[in-house]
Amino acid sequence: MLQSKLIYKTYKEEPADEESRNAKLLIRAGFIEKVSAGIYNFLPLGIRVIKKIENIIREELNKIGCQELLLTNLHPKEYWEKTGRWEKFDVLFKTKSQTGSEYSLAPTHEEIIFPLVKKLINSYKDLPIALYQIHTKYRDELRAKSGLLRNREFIMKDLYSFHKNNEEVERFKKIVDRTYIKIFKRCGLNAVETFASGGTFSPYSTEFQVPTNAGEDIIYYCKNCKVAWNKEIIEEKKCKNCKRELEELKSIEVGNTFNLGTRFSEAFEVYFLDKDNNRKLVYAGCYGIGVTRLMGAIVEVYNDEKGILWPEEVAPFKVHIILANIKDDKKNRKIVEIGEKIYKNLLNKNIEVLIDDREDISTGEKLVESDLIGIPYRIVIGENFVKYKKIDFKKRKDKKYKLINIGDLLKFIK
RNA sequence: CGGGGUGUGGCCUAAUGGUUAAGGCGCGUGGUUUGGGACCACGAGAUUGCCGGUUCGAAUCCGGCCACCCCGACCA
Repeated sequence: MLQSKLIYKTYKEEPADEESRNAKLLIRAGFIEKVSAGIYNFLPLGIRVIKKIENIIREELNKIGCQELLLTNLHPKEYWEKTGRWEKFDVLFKTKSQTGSEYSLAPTHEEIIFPLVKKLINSYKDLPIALYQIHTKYRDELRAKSGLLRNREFIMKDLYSFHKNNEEVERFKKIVDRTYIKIFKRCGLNAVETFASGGTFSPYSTEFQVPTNAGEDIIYYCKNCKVAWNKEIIEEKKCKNCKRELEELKSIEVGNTFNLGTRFSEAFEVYFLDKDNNRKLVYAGCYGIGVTRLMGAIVEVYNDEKGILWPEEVAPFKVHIILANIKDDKKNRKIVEIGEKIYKNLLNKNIEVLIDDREDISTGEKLVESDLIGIPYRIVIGENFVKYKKIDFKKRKDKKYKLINIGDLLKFIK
């Protein structure tokens, strides 16, 4: 991508109406724009990160046999009345059609997927199945806050699995738990598997918590066992496995996994026939990852005074090439030439690269903006190329650049 | 929903109740620049959140509403 063509805008000043680090940086760097409290637009840079996260999730879920679909976000009232949640679900956005039909904007999709799965399942031979989507969710939060961490509209991956019995749900849930750890790892985060309450619809759940001071949850973490307990269920501050003292940490919940049992199958009468021709209720689990929240959490963990430091797999681009603008026209042409050569070379190797080809911008401004945007690898082509035929290579997290030969570049970004 | 705070060009800010609301960033034009958000000149851009009140006169005082931020409550 040529930076001269990229549609974005960065800001020197922090927005006055944002306190959280993730919101300040994502707005300043041109990834998102605020529309209202808890409601954001995602700009070209921002959607690239979202897509990266989504595709990591897709890859890992597909590996364990999950299949993607897309469910409606307009939920007729009757579906939610069947589970009693039309009244009970306190953050439900409700809306009316011109003819008076009532709907909710989807805050979660059990009410839609259980009736769907009912049509797909007849026999034990049809089980188990696991379906997921990556879609927008709406929750009428009384207090949206902290940039992307608690929104009224957000993107979520929600996975639902359907099984013959409870043991099968538990077994699958463990597989999802392991997969979640992998997904978060690929996003650069060490999420902690955390035991938590299941809310209204499950006796317990597993949360995936990212320790950071920006978090609104409090967990008690065992360094030895690498697991934690949510504050809401903790009894004594000792690890249940190894009895060691637990560490209190603030954290962000980026995912959760629930065993739903038969609760929704009962509400929507989702049955299957077993080998002995007995009609039985389907057992189910549900598993969520807050995609946009995850993006916010990544920024909370990876930033410095200059800007964002995107982990490699979720960065909007992998390499940022900066063409230094120098006085001499002849030298400048050389720089542009070699820059374009490297650019095309990297593209041919399927490496995503942003090249700052703007001619009317000072090198200083390019560098500052580059740090703010936070692409993991940066190459500057300037005086050092003219003098020594070398390019400057620097990781975003490094303090100093090193001079390298152009031919060696690929060794450094692998 | 309770408490606290804040609303001024796109962004960040300034302005004892007193001319035509000031500056910086950004933007446009021209020029000088170009290794860490450079400089000069000219220019475009505002019903000071909304409604009402007090006053000769309101960005400024008063009332109501709205929005945003923070703390709390809530959070499948």
